[in-house]
Amino acid sequence: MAGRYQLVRGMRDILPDAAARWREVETVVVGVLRRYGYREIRLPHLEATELFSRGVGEATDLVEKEMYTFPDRRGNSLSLRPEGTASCARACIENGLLHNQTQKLFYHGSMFRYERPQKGRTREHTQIGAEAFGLAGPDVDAEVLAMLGRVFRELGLAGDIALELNSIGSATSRVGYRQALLDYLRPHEDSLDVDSRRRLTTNPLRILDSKVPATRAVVADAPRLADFLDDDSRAHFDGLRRLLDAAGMDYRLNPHLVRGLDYYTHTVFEWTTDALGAQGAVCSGGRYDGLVERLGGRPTPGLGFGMGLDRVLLLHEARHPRRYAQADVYVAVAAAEQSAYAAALAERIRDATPLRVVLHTGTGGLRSQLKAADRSGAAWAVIVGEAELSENAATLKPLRGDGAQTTMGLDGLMDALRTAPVDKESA
RNA sequence: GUGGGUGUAGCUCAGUUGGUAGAGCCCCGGAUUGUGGAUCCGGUCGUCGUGGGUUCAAGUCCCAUCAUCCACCCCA
Repeated sequence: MAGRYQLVRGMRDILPDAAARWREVETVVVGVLRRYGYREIRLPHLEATELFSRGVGEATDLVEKEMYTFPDRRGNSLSLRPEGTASCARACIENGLLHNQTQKLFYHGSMFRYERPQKGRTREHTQIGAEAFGLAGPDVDAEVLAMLGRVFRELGLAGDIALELNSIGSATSRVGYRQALLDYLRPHEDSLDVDSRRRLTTNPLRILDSKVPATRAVVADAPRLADFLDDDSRAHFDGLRRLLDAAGMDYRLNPHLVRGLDYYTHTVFEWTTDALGAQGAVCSGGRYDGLVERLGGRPTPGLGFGMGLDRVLLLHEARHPRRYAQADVYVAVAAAEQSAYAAALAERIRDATPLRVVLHTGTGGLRSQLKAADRSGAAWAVIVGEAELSENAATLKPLRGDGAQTTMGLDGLMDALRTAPVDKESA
């Protein structure tokens, strides 16, 4: 196709019908976070590459092979952010937000990962993430999970998503476990798949997460991380579970749940669905008590999550099929002589109500205007013609249901529209 | 990064052994000169993903390439 440009691989356009759904979902999610006292922070898409190699971990797949990394004009290595936690921690440290205070923050925006695209896995994707800094106890962990439970409930997706939970303990307790796991796996090396054999030297804990049946069989009898947790780690996790049980939260303990990012400690969790094939992780996170220190701040406990909105949207679309209206009111005008009157009327409705008012513009008779009104999804058409103009009136025609149209004075019209239910999307 | 499937109208798709590109939906107009949704009638819409090759002739066969989907990998 000469002369036509194509979307860059892995990017995506979000067209108006989809964007309406995005806005609805984002409004719900952000609304819940705000109701828990989380405040918005806006962070750059571009950071020094070192922020991620140090924060997320040099040996992680994310940093090793999935970042968009390039030199700027001075030769400094920059990367498009592949996740939000490192940036958020950096911004907090740099601006003194963690100085003798705690923070509950959320952010929203694009993340970039150079992966092979699939449905639910594009190279640019959108996350809403939240981070709580400076709070060490399991009460915050429990509240974050309750908050996410509410998010999915209010999205009408509670039945599609399940919570998995694990503790990977403190960094020191993991050292002992790592050795025990290696001692167990080494004699079984021949039974492991190729990737898992490689991980014996890079990141043995990840082997627990393997999907290869033969590897799973070996892993089934492996020593359990839970048995190697130190007292503090165990107390934290037990405390969290008591709080979750008291709150009646549904969750599944998954001793094999580990994280691909190095900064996690203690609590890790993942909200998953089986409706998206291999892209089952919809929201995941955990505690990262060492991250702030690793990035040059004072030792500060932290906890957070990232929610993959693209995947949430796929679920939402499947679960709640719906058309999104362009307008609530569509103003149709019979002839050019009434167009100034119609325009003034449309403005008056906008003054009096929060409704989306589309004034018919362009060509077309009343018939095609009402057709357009119907297509816009509007609940009402307001019709003005010679008769209405001469009486300083308008005809209000309900487009949904069986109501009859009535011609009325403008005060009556405003009253009728003011008491109208407002579409979710126009709110 | 590895393996496989699929690319034909804005969308969903047909297209036989190679022989002048089709349907439905959508959109526009009309039946109804001031009234939508249902029905009927008419109309617009294509570098057959792209580039090369074979052939008298390619949507169809071959090669390459790009995109997309599925699995792996990884993650949200």
